[in-house]
Amino acid sequence: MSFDETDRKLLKFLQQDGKQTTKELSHKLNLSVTAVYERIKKLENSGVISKYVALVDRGKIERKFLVLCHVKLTQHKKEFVMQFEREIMDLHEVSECFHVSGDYDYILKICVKDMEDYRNFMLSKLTTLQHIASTHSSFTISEVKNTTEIVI
Amino acid sequence: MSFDETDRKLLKFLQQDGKQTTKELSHKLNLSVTAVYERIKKLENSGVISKYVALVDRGKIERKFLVLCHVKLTQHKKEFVMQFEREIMDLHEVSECFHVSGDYDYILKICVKDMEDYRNFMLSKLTTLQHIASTHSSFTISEVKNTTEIVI
DNA sequence: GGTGAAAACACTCTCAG
DNA sequence: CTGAGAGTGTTTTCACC
Repeated sequence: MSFDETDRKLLKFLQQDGKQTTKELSHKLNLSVTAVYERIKKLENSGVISKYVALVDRGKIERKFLVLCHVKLTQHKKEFVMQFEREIMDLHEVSECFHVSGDYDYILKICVKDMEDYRNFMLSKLTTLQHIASTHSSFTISEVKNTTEIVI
Repeated sequence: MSFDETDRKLLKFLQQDGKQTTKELSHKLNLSVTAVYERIKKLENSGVISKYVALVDRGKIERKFLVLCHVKLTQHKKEFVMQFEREIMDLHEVSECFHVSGDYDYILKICVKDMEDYRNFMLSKLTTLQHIASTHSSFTISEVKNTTEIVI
């Protein structure tokens, strides 16, 4: 799919506020409501806009502590890899998990309440998984930037 | 703020689909439209729901290549730290940047089109920043899990 | 806490041009 | 792409449990 300048602006606005009405957007884009409506539908139907979500402030729900954890597996047999990934899917503390190249096999983003909570998560969940050789945790001191928006 | 089971379910539903109508939600929660409406307003006004956004599929907009980059600074004087963080804010390829403890000072999530694009980003943007001692890039082979939802 | 109803308003979606 | 219309959902208030 290709985008013109209007599509790019539209995606920018919707990534910043997914609940704007087509009417509001039509003013910002100097277009008719119908034209905006059809552009949005095109972006939704083509899958460029995958979904609309509410974002929750982690600070207000006792989940302010963010940790990036690097994991190395003991072996890289398909069976082990598949099992590890299946188990990670079920850990709700893990919001992201990427299989990466380099010194570690996986990098996980984990959000919990505090250090004590993280200790419990490590001891009773993460390190009980099979085939983990080592982990290395990086504790977040501050969030310099944290956005879901992709500039097109 | 405290949540009961209904609030937790409501947050779960809205984190999965932020555009559901209060009517739909009232069915799922076995509540009246008014009751759901008031609970949502409470969550929005208290800041638990920080915003609603459209999520874009990176694969459909030529930004499929995801890199986690570890950065070490030469010095940790307040002035240097502040300048680095200010500069990172302006790099649109960087969607996340966390100041972390451990071997590195920062971990960045960078999304670009491909390896060539990443090379350009490194050479002409990231490594031109002041006070960077070293960088270490982890290329994403696969996204095992990548969600904005926080299980409450 | 919750319900149901009413009224005013705004938006979504389709269609003819 | 535009403008208009029908249908639907939102938002608020109200009396009430």
